[in-house]
Amino acid sequence: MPIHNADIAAIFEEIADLLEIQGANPFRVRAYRNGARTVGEFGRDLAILLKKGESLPKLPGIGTDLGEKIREIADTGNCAFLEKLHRQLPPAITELLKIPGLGPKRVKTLYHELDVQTLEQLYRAAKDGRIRQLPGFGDKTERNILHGVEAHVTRAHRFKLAVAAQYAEALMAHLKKVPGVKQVVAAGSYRRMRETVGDLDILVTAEPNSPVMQRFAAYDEVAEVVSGGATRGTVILRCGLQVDLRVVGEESYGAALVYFTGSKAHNIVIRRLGQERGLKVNEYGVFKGETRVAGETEESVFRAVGLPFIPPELREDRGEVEAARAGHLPELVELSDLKGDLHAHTKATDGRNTIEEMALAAKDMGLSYLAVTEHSRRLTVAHGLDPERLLKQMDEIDRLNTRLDGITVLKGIEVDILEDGSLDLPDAVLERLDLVIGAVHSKFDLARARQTERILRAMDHPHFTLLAHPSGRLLEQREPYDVDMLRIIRHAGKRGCFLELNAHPERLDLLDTYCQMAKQEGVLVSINSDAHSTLDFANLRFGVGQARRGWLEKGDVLNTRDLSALRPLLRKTMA
DNA sequence: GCCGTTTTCGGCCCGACTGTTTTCAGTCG
Repeated sequence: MPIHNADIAAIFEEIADLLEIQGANPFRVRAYRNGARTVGEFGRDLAILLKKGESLPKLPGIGTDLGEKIREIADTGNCAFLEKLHRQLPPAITELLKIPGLGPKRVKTLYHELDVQTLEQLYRAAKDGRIRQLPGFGDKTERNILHGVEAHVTRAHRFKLAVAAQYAEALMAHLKKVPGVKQVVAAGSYRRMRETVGDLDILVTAEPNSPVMQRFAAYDEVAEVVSGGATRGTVILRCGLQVDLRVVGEESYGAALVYFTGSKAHNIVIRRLGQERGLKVNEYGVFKGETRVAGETEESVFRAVGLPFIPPELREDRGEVEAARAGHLPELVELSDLKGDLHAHTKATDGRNTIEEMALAAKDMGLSYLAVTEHSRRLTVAHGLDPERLLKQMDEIDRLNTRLDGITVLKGIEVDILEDGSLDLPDAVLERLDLVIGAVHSKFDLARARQTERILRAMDHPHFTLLAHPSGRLLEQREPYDVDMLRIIRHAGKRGCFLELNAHPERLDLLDTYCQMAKQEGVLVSINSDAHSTLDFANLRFGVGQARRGWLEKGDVLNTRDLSALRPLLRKTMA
């Protein structure tokens, strides 16, 4: 069985959990967590790279010890140290840490005093009233545990960005109406535009006596108030989304926004930079002794620690601080840079609107070209086009273009890449199109080598221009198929092809780390809506967010070009 | 366990809220 970076990361996380329960040195625990994050985010599979005989790349936070463990896991699929820990503590015990309010200390107590090893045993112990008798535990803690276990079983874990956005925007509108409230902003992973968010962090600046906390708790979508202090409150909405609200004074707005935007790893780096300069950085400001030296704006906070403003999407501790220090921060692509959209469907297949309706909606978004790219015949569930229907649609587009003003419709197709890498429509038809998007819609479970070859072969086709949703993942639904993305990206470069960043909220595919890889390899990425209705063009902003997380600049994105500059790029020059 | 243009040893980010406590540990973000 192939070992992926996620598997290595999971082992490191589990080691960290178990060490923490054992009461190990907290910095040692952190070292494992940092290692898990670094490995999990690394763009190339370490196990494969090692198998090929390459040496382990120098990764931050991975020293000799963790490096050895990576080699061991890549080699054997196991980690002797983790197995040793499993002999000392029951394996399922780390599940208990997922219950809110239970941390390593309490889990350790529950295990030693009540022999609680599993969620079921925890639930039973709480039901039986045994937990409240333990020192440091009480009635309320026991009730919270009971509740926590029940909620853990039923609650959805993370929310797709676009879904969270709907709840966030409604809640923020509610908070803006509260007397005394000045600014309301969603921070956290939402502001960093992560593909999914675990909870919402809302930051508010308000006058001292503003009833914002009370009104927050009284919001009509609130199902449960978890906690509520003077400056910090937590609720769960009916949809299951947790929302944390923080209230600070205006003088602290920037510092609080930096702090609550995170990521945690980024914040740690910022604080350490502050420390080196004799400054204390917290959510209220940047302080030299008792004196506040910055904090009103984010710019002032970054400046105080010697950095230019770092866009939220980059704040992941993936080299952004080093780049900022060196003056090499990218100028990230913006929604307004997009000149067109190269992937959309209409009523002819599984879309809901006509070509003209789609074109006009795209024009309303400020775009000047739109490619209509229906599914091909193999995708019968979507009523995919055969050559005859496609030719008819091309005529229709020609006629429409003579009438349209300010927007040009391009003739395209989202053609299925068949199992052997051939395309689902004959060359004679494909060559008449402006662009050919290739997509994998079947046989997701091919072995890595075959799946990769399949896509490389498709790219060799003389008319293939753009690879749709390159990993094939559907958030919270379907894992990506197993491919060697670096080879695909390099092959795209050689063959004059491009990669799509599909902005559909369930896809957001190309992933951010692969965007960075494409940029490094000089392969352009096209941010496309994959719109199936006129409303879907709004999703482009999520695609742009993902692209920004992937460090892409305007020049790295194919469809920031005018149509005149785009057309020659679509005519691929074959080696 | 990692890391080092002051260091190979001695550091490693910081504050709010809860519950169980009479002054604070544990958890969380």
